[in-house]
Amino acid sequence: MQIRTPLELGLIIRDRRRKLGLTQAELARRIGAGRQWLVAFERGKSRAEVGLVLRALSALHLSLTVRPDDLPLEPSDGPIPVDIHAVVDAAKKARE
Amino acid sequence: MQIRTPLELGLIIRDRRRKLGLTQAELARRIGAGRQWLVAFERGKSRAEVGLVLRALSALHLSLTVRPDDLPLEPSDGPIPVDIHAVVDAAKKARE
DNA sequence: CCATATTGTCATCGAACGCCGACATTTGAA
DNA sequence: TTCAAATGTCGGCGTTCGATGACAATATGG
Repeated sequence: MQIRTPLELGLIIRDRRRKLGLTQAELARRIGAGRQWLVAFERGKSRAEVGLVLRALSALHLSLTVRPDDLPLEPSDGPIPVDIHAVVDAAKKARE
Repeated sequence: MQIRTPLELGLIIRDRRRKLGLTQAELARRIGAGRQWLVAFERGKSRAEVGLVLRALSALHLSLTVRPDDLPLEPSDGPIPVDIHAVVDAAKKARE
């Protein structure tokens, strides 16, 4: 599942928690958070601290993966061509 | 890349930012955060707010994926067998 | 239906956030 | 080496966090 917003993260955790038959109170206890934190987080709290979020994912046996969304994922029969000068120029322009 | 801790997340973002030729100041500006926030986050700040983290990933064209770490990922030739009673009992026991 | 578990909301409070400006240190290119 | 850019650090400030306890509102199942 692709994650783009805190709400998506909260909903996924909620679903998983239920599938595992855990209550908010029980999951919160396991990750060392208050129950109200879970309530707010499952509802999309954007300012929740990332450390607790990772603990929640771990407690639910959910793994988190990060990868460049450019690259196709599997093929990669060799190095990906990158125009380094273009990148550098863009960076210089960006900083005005 | 598998993410388990806030530090791993910070290091990945740092690497990606550099590969794209962006400075901390420039990336921070793009995601609407202070430069000091990025400094702390790239160094593993566990209490960084998840909303800013997601914005950073997005700005760097990094996609985030969540999936159960049980399931092998590809095979799944049919439903995964789950002992529902065991799960329920575990939940009841857990709450003492 | 009724009783209970679960979830959602409110107020309080100390701690930490993230922002900013300024300065120190490190890095990188000429 | 020299010098400017990038990165790291500090203090102060207003805001918000997350924990807690208490209570209301929903599920859930007997």
